[in-house]
Amino acid sequence: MKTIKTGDQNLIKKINKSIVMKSIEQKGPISRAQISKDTGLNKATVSTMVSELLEESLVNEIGAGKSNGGRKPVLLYFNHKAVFSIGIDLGVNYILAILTDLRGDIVFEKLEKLEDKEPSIVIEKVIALIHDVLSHTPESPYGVIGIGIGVPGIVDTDGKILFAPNLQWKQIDLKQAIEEAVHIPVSIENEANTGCLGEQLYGAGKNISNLLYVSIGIGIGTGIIINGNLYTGATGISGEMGHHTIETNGKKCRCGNRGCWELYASESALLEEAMKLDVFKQDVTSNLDSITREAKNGNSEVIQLLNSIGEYVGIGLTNIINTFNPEMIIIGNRLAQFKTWITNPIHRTLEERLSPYSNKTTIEFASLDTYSSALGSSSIAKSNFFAQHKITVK
Amino acid sequence: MKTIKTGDQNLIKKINKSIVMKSIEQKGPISRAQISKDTGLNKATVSTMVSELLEESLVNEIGAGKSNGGRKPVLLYFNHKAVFSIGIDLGVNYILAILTDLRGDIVFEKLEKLEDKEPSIVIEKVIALIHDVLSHTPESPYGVIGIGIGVPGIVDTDGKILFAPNLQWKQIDLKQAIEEAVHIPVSIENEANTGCLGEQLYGAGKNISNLLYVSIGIGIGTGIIINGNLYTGATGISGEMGHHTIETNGKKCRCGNRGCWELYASESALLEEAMKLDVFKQDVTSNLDSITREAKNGNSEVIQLLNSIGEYVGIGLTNIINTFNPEMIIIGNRLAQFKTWITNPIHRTLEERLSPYSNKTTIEFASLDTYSSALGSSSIAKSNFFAQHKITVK
DNA sequence: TAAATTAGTTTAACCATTAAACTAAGTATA
DNA sequence: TATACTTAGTTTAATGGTTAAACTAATTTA
Repeated sequence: MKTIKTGDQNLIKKINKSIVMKSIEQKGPISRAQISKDTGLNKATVSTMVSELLEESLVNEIGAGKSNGGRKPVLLYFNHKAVFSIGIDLGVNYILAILTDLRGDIVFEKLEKLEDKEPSIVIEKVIALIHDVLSHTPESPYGVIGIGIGVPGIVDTDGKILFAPNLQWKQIDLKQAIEEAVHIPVSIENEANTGCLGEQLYGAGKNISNLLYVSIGIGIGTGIIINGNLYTGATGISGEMGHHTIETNGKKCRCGNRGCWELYASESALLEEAMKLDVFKQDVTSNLDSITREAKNGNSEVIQLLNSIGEYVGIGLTNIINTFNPEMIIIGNRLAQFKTWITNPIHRTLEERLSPYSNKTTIEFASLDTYSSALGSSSIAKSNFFAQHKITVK
Repeated sequence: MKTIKTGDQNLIKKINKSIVMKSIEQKGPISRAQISKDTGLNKATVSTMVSELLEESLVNEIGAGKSNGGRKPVLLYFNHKAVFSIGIDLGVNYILAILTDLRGDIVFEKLEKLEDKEPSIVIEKVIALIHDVLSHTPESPYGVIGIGIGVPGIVDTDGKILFAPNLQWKQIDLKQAIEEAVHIPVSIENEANTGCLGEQLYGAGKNISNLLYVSIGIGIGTGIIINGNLYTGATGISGEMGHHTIETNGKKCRCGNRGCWELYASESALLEEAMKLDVFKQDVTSNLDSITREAKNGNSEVIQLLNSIGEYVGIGLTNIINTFNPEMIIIGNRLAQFKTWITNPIHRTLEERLSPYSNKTTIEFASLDTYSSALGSSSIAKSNFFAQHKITVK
């Protein structure tokens, strides 16, 4: 029989210290007195926690505030530059590496093209990028405490990449390979999950605790946040909603299923249909940029196509809303750039298809541009650092 | 600013007391020494908790066990008859009320037909049933501590029934009506959610913490258990997966959507298609029993129909697995009685449609017969009782 | 019969939170 | 300017939870 997680004084302290820290992080500059009022913790408790946080360099005293009719408060603020982490967005034809502080501010970034997708070559590139980022890290109390990597594929709970179709990778233990090379803890997650975390922490989904992030690129992946936590399923591979059947006898999909949503509503679907249009017929290099250009020029065929894609997106979102009843859905990745043309068809479809009892979900587009996944990845590294009691309580 | 839930000694005690209680409930008869070894809690702590539980009549000493080479252990066991709760399954044409003890054993039950669905009449019937059950409750330390009701409709987080299509109810505050009449706490939940809880606690899903329950009756509803807890969405109305679009331009559904799963895979779909068959053409009263009869007789048309329904069930389950990657899916409610004929088509469909990386989900059928929902309902009442610190810690 | 072993309780120490008392440093006012 | 009042933050003593160690109790083993 295994030992169960029981309660002890350490647990109390961890909980309360974390509350104090979050208070300063979110509402700083703030005084000890105010924290006590806000949280219900006793002034003495707050003082104890704050002095520990000061010692750990996670919090600084920034000087005196304005008096409210008595002694001036000492204002505390969170030291965002105490800890750094690296976030990597491993795309199908690029690698983006960023260095972030605790606020999610990007301190350094580097983007590389990816041509050869051979695992060993990609891994070398990632390691080189990491070394580059490390050499650009400012002096700080803790330095770089972890690396998070978002990948376009199915990742199990141990961080192994089971299958990344667009990289043609199978069974790659990226985590181990990189940890061996750089000796910093590495976490691997699916790109939709990292994007979801990024948007929830720093983007359109701030402070939303029941949230779905729909990453529409070559395929469609989804990140699920339930009660504030990322849900990854029993074996880490939930959120494959791109493979929802929306046409029972529809096109055959690479995944084995038929009529998958992503066959009708993704970047691939858009490109495939675009190739059939007169405007693009000659243009073999037809890509998203030329579609945007034509849409901006008012090409009605193209606008009609985007309208149709938007409707298909709406059908899938209807399924998601009926399933999760979330507060918000965020649409991210490359299809989000067509926001102007797909917003209306999406809303129209939802209006048509949703039951009147389930229409409270807000639909947003990702607000972090191309950084959603990298930011979310770096946040995972931070969470792991703080979870592993490395700071709280000796 | 609201006060946050902070940590204090009370919290520790609550956690540890609950661990001790669960230990006795699940592994009793068990000694204090064994609990200490199993949980990692100190012997002294266990002794303290046990003496409180004894005082509260939740635990009894059952006598001495066999010596293991020293003093004989005193065996403790959980007093399942300390607390009773009522579970009610409010169906479309019946009401089932049960009285259960803490183990989920049914001590008394009563089933009534429901003809007039007028809310006030139904509420009267429910209240009468409750009084009947109350009069059959054995003497016990705590008596009946709550009533849970599972209803075939959309219920918000306050327990108000927003819409129950098959009862033709809208905006009915069942909770308030019944609490006023009987002065016992009442909880209302959707029937799929209560069925889900019932199966997870006492049925096919025992100890499974990532679980979907698919209730297939007139429509299809789903209960979602994530990390051991029921997930009900931002406003309490998640799990409407019966309204997943599986045919983009399919039949129009009452919910406003098109091609909803439940139009192809529910009891209604089965009955509708059955009516077209020669065997049933004359038989206006054609119902599930006659379909079972014909299937047992080997009527190939009927078996073919059930096969087709099974395939459609499989399509929806594929969607669910791709979404949630659950450990288990349990199929319940009336369609489950066709297990013999739909099991193979379901598995065949999953085999065909699931990606090789996502096929670890076990498919089970409900094992509590017609009691899933009533048992789950009564369990909600118990959970609320224990959660409301009514017992743990003064 | 004595030693060893296991079960359960008691004791004393530890430590996190907290109310209350206290120090510190300001404002308001007469 | 002196005094009263307010607010901020620390110190102190009390409370109450867990725990290691010592203890009592009861049984097996040699």
